[in-house]
Amino acid sequence: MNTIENPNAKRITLKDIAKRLDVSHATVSRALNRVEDPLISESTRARVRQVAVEMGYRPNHAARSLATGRTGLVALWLWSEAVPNSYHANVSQQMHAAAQLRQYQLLVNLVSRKTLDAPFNNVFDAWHVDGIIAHEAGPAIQAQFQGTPRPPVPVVATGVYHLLPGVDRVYIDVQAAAQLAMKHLIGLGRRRIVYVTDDLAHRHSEPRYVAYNNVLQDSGLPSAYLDVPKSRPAVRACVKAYVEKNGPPEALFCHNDDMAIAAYRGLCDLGIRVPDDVALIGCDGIEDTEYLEVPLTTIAQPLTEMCEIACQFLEQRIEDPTRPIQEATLMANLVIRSSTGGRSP
Amino acid sequence: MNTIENPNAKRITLKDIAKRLDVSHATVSRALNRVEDPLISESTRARVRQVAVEMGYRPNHAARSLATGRTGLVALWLWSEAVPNSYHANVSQQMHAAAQLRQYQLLVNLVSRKTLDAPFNNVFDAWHVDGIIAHEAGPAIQAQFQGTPRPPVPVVATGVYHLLPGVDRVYIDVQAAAQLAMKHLIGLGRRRIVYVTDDLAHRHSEPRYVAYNNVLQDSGLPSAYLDVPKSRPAVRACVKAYVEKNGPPEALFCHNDDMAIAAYRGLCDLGIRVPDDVALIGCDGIEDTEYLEVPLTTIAQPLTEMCEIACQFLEQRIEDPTRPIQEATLMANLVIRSSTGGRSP
DNA sequence: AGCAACAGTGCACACGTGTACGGTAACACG
DNA sequence: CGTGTTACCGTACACGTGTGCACTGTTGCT
Repeated sequence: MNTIENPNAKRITLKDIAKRLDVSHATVSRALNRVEDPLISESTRARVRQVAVEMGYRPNHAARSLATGRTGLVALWLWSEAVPNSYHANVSQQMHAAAQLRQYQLLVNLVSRKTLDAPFNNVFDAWHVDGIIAHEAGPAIQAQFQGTPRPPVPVVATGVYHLLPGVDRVYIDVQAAAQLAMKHLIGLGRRRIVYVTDDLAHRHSEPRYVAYNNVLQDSGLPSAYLDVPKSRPAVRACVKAYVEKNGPPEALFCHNDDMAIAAYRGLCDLGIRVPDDVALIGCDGIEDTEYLEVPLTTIAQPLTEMCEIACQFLEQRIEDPTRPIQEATLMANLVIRSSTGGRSP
Repeated sequence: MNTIENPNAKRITLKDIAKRLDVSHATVSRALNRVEDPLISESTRARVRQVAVEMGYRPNHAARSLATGRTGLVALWLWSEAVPNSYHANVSQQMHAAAQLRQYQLLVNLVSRKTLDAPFNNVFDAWHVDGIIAHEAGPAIQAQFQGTPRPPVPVVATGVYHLLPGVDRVYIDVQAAAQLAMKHLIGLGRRRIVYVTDDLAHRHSEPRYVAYNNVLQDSGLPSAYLDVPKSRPAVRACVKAYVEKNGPPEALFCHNDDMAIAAYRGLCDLGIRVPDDVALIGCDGIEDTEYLEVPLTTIAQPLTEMCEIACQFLEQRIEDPTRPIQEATLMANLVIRSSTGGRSP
């Protein structure tokens, strides 16, 4: 069990170790950091190491940053509007773990759609992060480094959006799974399928949306959209209003699980049964979907791998900013559960 | 719209501004930082400010930390086991916001129950945080600074546990609300009420647990406990097993909402109706409870206030480490919903 | 013995910022 | 004109670490 050190007892520095061993602080620094370089004899290296442990030496990150020009900090860009969604809590947690493995400390940087610039000042500039992982940032982050051909600080884009040139990206291919999902619905005899999303105007090139449209078009079926606000109560209300006005569709294809859960409530409020009357499908693969009254069919995303690879890409680019751009594609999985079960007669 | 600065174009420092204005960097530093001190004439202060903006100056945190001895970093202690629970995602988000308001950057430090020391090394020591906010840490964090009368680095304890001497704390009083909840259940005619929790052995002094016991004892009713693992599937299975063995109780009092949701599924699996057969109550007040098929009665915690006050306490202690210990108590609210509705005949 | 080669180490500076202290004008007053 | 006062500002050092270069001592070779 280690204890928090007492700051009244002045923190141990390289100099303290040096004085104790009657060597220079340079020697101590080399002994501790340059693990492989044969600049230091093995015997003194061992002595330094031992004393460092004895005295409880902890390197001072601020000083090290100043000397090396690296902070060891990585910022995670997230839309603050998306935080209540537990999908993003997962991303944050997994990313923390992956970063920690590589000795990076993650700074979560919540970006509001309304005040795009303020948080940017706070974290990216003020803390001089070594790199940025931008999750689902879309074109918004690109606008931040307009003018320069490449982003000045290493950026890795993650998630479904990947329209960013000049940036490493870890892409989750939802389109294939979404296509399967649509065929699955149609195979069950559903024809009036409504696409439910917020931000409808910005979805044109979004893979889920594209898959939805393509499959319907190929099958000669009509498309219909329901644009909803971000909060669950609002989604619930919107779905109710829609159904009351237009009658129940045969299926709802929801942009994410959070919406699907809210939509489910809206349907229940009207006494509509899932999947008997309306089939329901979400996207993300959050845990709650499994614990819904009617377990939810969803498109599960491989978040752990995404975070792992994103950190790897970032580390490599920090090491060598001139290396060629990398892109990884991870496939999402269609998970079929009861919410798209067969229709009862 | 501000852009990420280009690091190839060397970052602007105080010296650059000084050279441009033909003054010393000390003057620039004073002009920018000491807002009130009359050491600098208003005219030069204005000139410095303007040029700083023009050149896009951003202070270097590493250098500042080195000079001032403060990092501006605050660590948030969280049990990593608790992260999947969306209650903790809320805590994390709210705390971020509250910290940002006070110019602190939050480092989330996930502590595993199994490897208590490893993360401690990583964040608290390595990053020289100015303070720590320990949420639901319990005695675990106390063990970290054993020997010293006070923790060497400012610590604020938050949440329900508050048995930490020598530490500022923001206490959420769940006991009163839990007592109300129990009386509510008994008032509805429920007698066999089972307490569901993980970590049963460690709950003796826990307010929810105490309230449960006290009220039952006062009413001359029997108590019964169900000790469950942490994951939702496990809770679901445990509840099923319990009911199959002992028959359904009249109510389940769950240690948190996450368990309540899982317990609800377990009951459904057996065809048991809530609230008709079994009443169900949780604790935390997470959003999902409202969106359960049967909206869940719960004990809602005032998280936003808690985070706000915690950051305030921390800031004050950082300013003056010798000030007297502060404690704030926030009341939790019993939110009655359908899951404890009346019993149908 | 003389010299080269080399391993191991210390010296000195740099990173960017904050601040105690000393210095320099300008100005007022005797 | 000399002295004291005030208002500003610059000089110099400190924070803790990393690293190029110079330096020392030892070894090996002729």
